[in-house]
Amino acid sequence: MLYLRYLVAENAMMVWVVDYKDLQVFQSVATTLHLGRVSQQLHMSASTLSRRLSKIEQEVGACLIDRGVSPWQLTPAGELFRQYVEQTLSSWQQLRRNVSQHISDLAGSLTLYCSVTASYSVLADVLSRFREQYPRVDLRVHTGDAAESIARVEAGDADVVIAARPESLAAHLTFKTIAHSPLLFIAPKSINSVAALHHTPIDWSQVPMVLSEQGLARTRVNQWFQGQGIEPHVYAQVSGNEAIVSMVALGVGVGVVPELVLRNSPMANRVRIMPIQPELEPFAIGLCARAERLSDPLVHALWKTAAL
Amino acid sequence: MLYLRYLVAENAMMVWVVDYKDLQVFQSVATTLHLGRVSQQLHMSASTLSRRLSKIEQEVGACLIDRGVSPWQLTPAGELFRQYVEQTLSSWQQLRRNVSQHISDLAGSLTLYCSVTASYSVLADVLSRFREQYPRVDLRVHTGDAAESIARVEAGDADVVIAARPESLAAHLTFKTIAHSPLLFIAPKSINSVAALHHTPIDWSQVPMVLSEQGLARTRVNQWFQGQGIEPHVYAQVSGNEAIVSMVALGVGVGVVPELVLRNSPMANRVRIMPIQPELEPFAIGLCARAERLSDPLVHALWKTAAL
DNA sequence: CGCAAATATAGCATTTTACGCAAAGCTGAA
DNA sequence: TTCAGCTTTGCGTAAAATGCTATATTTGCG
Repeated sequence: MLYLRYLVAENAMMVWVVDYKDLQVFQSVATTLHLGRVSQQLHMSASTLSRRLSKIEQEVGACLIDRGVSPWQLTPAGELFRQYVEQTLSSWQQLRRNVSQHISDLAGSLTLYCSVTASYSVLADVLSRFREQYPRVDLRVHTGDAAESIARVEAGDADVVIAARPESLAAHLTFKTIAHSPLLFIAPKSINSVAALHHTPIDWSQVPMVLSEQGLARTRVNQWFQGQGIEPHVYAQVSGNEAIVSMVALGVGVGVVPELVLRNSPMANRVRIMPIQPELEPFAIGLCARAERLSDPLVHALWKTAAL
Repeated sequence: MLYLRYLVAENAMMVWVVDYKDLQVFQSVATTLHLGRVSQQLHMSASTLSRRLSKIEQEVGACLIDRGVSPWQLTPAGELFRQYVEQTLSSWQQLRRNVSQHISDLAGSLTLYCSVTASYSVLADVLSRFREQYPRVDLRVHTGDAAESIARVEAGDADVVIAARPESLAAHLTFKTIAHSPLLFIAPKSINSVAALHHTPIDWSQVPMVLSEQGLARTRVNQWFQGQGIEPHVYAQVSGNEAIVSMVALGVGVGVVPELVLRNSPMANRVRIMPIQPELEPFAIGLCARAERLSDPLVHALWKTAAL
């Protein structure tokens, strides 16, 4: 006769990898008691389902389903687990309800100002996420010239603006970057329209440039030309990045615009991006507000939401 | 002014991938409120931990931790979630206790009979697993000749036997395969000791064979020789596979034994395995019991345990 | 104001895990 | 005993998680 002396640690194989999906799976199985049907119902192959059940049983530490009979039957442990799953899942949903309830308690109104440039790419993201979590906050969004944005926050016309980060930021303002957009040189699609581009290397003094009248983009371009030791031939100075794309498309000359402006421009397919080295320093797009406004729960909430 | 019309489905991004590990992680973080310390404590890199927290927040649908202060602080939603986690984890452990309680309630005694051959490989597996789940069951294991095993179940001397599956199984017996072991031809290490093996192809009529007196192994060997149209030269008939290995090791002739007997034989390094084609049909090792005994909860439990 | 420490994120290589398909194994019924 | 349907397993591939490193932020503290 053989005497046993196997000692098995209680939680030896526990890895705590059961997730809520597993619980849902088990719930379906416990209801349907038929692997094939459940696998169809849950759009997963029978093998996946089978393995998932095994994993669960291993984690729970007991055989949960008596597969020896048809239809399947829950073992006593399985029945216990079924009840547990029911309770746990409902408790999880309950939590989510509570949380979203809690969250959506925030109410009030928030005024945003957004440069047209910025509105193209970032606005939708920021707003949809915020809207999801705080449906009861009344959002008012104004769009306008980028140059105005900082003034708007300072004046208090807007709680938050979405704009490119200015070269220098006043001390009482806070900025949160949420995206970057490179500054691109663009030329007409038909290179013939700007004869000077035919030379290699390009003789920039002969290239008619279409640039922003002022603002960050212009600053960056000036810095770039200066760094190259070049005196550009500025053909036209425009207010508003959108117009630059149009003018370039018409063959007037070469322009510089943020990538996201170009991406959203109806003229985008009528210009081409020039591979320029070194690249211009990209724009940082983000949120800007007066520092003291961050204590406002709504502003704070928006700030956090955008962070994700 | 821009009016919003974003409709965000309530559970849009839910993928239900939060597992218990995540809950543990959050619990640690909620207690320690310090990423670095927790990452050490839990043996994971800071980046992993950070990502994991983000995932959790996304699943819960709210920002749970205010990272803007030091030390961190739970948001209201975070506090809610912390309580939830506490409750859920304890409930999970409770379930496991209940289940193992439930499981280990099974008590009584079970008598196993096990052929020496089978005991080498399978017994430990089967028993340790069973022992883990049903610690209160008193297991009595007898070992003995394989040929006797079927008789033992039929007589009721053993509730279950572990043995090779016989060629034909009486109707009132059930068998559950849990392992396979190939049947191997073995020859002495020094080939010189059996001169007939020097020819190619082997002239089997000249090779002295050491075979089981009877039993499954013998049947298989007979079938094999018959299939080859060969009349073997049976030099010795032995009872018990173990003895065959010894005799072959001594240079008496060529034998046939299950792989697992060979693996566990102290003589294993004094014989060599012959690459024989076609291979003999392997043994099926498993559990055997009288069909009606399966209704006994203990037997049933053993049956299920062995299945995993 | 800026510096130092802590935290977050991106990119990458590597390991782990999950999945589906096909093949093998098992169960129940003819 | 054999057959058909249901399950499980083997295996190659796809997806996800993780650690590391580098970099950008952010907080706390002079």
